[in-house]
Amino acid sequence: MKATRSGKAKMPSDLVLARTASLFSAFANGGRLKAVVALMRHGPMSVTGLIEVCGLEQSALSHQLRVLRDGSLVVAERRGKQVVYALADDHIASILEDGIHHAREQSRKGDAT
Amino acid sequence: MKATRSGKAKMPSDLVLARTASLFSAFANGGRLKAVVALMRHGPMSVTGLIEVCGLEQSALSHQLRVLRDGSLVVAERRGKQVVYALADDHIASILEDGIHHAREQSRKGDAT
DNA sequence: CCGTCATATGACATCGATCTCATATGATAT
DNA sequence: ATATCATATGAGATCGATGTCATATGACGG
Repeated sequence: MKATRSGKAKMPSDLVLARTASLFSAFANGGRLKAVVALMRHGPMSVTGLIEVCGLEQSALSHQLRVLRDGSLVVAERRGKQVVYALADDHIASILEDGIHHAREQSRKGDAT
Repeated sequence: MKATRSGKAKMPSDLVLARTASLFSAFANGGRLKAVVALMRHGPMSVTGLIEVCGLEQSALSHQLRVLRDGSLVVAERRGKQVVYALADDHIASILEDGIHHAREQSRKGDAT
């Protein structure tokens, strides 16, 4: 993965651009990110599990999970009393990892905020 | 680039997670995305050029460019009266293209919103 | 049926993002 | 020095995002 010369890329339609923006919006929050990363690490998890990992309140997390569902980043499945969440697809994980990687590089480059 | 098994990934620190969230935040807007895509297509451009391409008002675009600069997504260089913007690095373009690609796939899968 | 666990939802407050308008700054030419 | 072009900035309005509290729903055990 290196084919990233800046000079060339096809101009996406406004619709695609809007969808892209909302995809990234879904990633634009620490709590949501933490949840998605948790799903990447542990695989499918119940809400209760996510609450512990993310350190968010039940209601807050539930709202965030809704955002993730609406953005099709995750899928939910009932398992008795619980609801188990999982990543919607691997591309999601790929994009997030790429973002995390970039953030790490920035840190190493001394981009101290 | 395919190594996207969901099961394994290292848990990033909260700092990295926060940085990642703010990276994605910078991408979480149609106007900003349009500007970045323009820079990918045409290479470095002046603000005036970006105004035309993005269809934003001067002031609004300037504010957005500030967000992009603050997030280190783009860099600015004075060129006489003008200021020329360019992508900060190729990784930025890579991440964005990946996001656009995902958005396109979603559309094809009939994820009509 | 009732109580309880697990999760979702709605209303509301608050905080942040984005836009607009007016104005400031910086560079160049006259 | 002044005018003008190109861009940035600040203040304020408005809209959306996030969190909290209270309550609803859904599943299961007794």
